[in-house]
Amino acid sequence: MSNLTCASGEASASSGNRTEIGTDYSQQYFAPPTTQTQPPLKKKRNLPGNPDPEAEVVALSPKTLLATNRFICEICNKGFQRDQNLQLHRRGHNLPWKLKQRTSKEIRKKVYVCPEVTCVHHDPSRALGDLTGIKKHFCRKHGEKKWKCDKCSKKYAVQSDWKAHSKTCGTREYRCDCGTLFSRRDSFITHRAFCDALAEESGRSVAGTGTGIGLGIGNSSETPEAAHAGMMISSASATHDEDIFHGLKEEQQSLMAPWVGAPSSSFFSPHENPNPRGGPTLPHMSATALLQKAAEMGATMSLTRTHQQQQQAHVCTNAALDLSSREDQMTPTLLHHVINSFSSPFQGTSFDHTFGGCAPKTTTAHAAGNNNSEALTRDFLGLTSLSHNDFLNIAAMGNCINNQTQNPWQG
DNA sequence: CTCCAGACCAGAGGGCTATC
DNA sequence: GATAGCCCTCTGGTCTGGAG
Repeated sequence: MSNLTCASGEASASSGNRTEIGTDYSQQYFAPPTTQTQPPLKKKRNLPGNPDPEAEVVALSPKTLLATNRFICEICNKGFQRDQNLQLHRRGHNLPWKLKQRTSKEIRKKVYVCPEVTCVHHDPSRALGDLTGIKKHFCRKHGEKKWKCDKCSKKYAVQSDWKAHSKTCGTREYRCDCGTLFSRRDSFITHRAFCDALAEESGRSVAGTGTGIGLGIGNSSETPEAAHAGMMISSASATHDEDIFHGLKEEQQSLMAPWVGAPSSSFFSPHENPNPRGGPTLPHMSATALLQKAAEMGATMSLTRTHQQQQQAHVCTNAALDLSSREDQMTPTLLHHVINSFSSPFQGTSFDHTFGGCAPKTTTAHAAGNNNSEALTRDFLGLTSLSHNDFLNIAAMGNCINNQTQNPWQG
């Protein structure tokens, strides 16, 4: 505290002093505004290490720069952040005290030099303009770098620098062939493992009868990569929520019945389309809303399905099955066709017949009226990440669908 | 006189951004 | 990308005025 100038009796800074000082300081370099109508010019930042020659040069010790309560009471050794606080504290010890006087004319700019003699900012001509700056500088250049990035192991001495770095570290994009973007290389590699496996499964399915659910939300002529693009959206959900949302919207577009506004596709046969090209006569519900409603209805689904069906129903087919069995004839009608569109090779058969009992078991319990409807809906929409098993299950379900045309084992 | 809530004030910490 | 300047908010010690 020996070289501190804070208690030197100079003008006390009033509220907003830093702003005022900054303004005064800038006015040394800029002519005062001539008109009041001019928009305020953006104050040009002072060049680093280019201090005001009139400013008082303050040399703080390294200890002081790293200290928090640097104003210590010599009686009780209590530390204070401000000299004024210390002075007022001294009153309690019946010691002489002196509060700073508020005489604005004594306000004098301070500049701070780095105590490290080898540092360029040790020279008063290269002193830094504010206390925060010199503290950050000293900590960055001469302090211990105790903040380490867990992604790239880069170390920082200033926590804010570390936080700023952490925000951007690993933001480089890795793009999969399916179009999914990843910020982390490890995530990308993991995804590619799924993606490749899925493409292989998809290829087998396509080689069979055609489109499998989840693999071919689009029409069956799509490439394997494009065919499972929608699923890849799910796989990326943990790291790219916005992309997911965007992708989901696209998926919704593809899910949306053509008469709702989606481009024409082979999803719906004219036979099945209850409202072909007739414009949006149905209530305008998003696919999300439709599917959520489907899930809600699934919670109260009828008990007409057999126990076997319930055991074998898949997470993806759960909501869809429920849809087709709804007594509600408004939305479910649309939903029924939407869901049936997934099974375009089976147009003309009910969704129950198409998917009922064909899917492999999953870890998701499918008890009627269970509380998983929301989660199921989210999974169905790809709002939650699908596990590897989910991918394989869906892929296997595609095969199952294909096989079912030859083996309709539902009674 | 004591207690308490609000005000005052400046440092600390962090974020943003211009500059190198 | 690193560094440093600027600005903002939060925090903590103390003062102040009103109520009991």
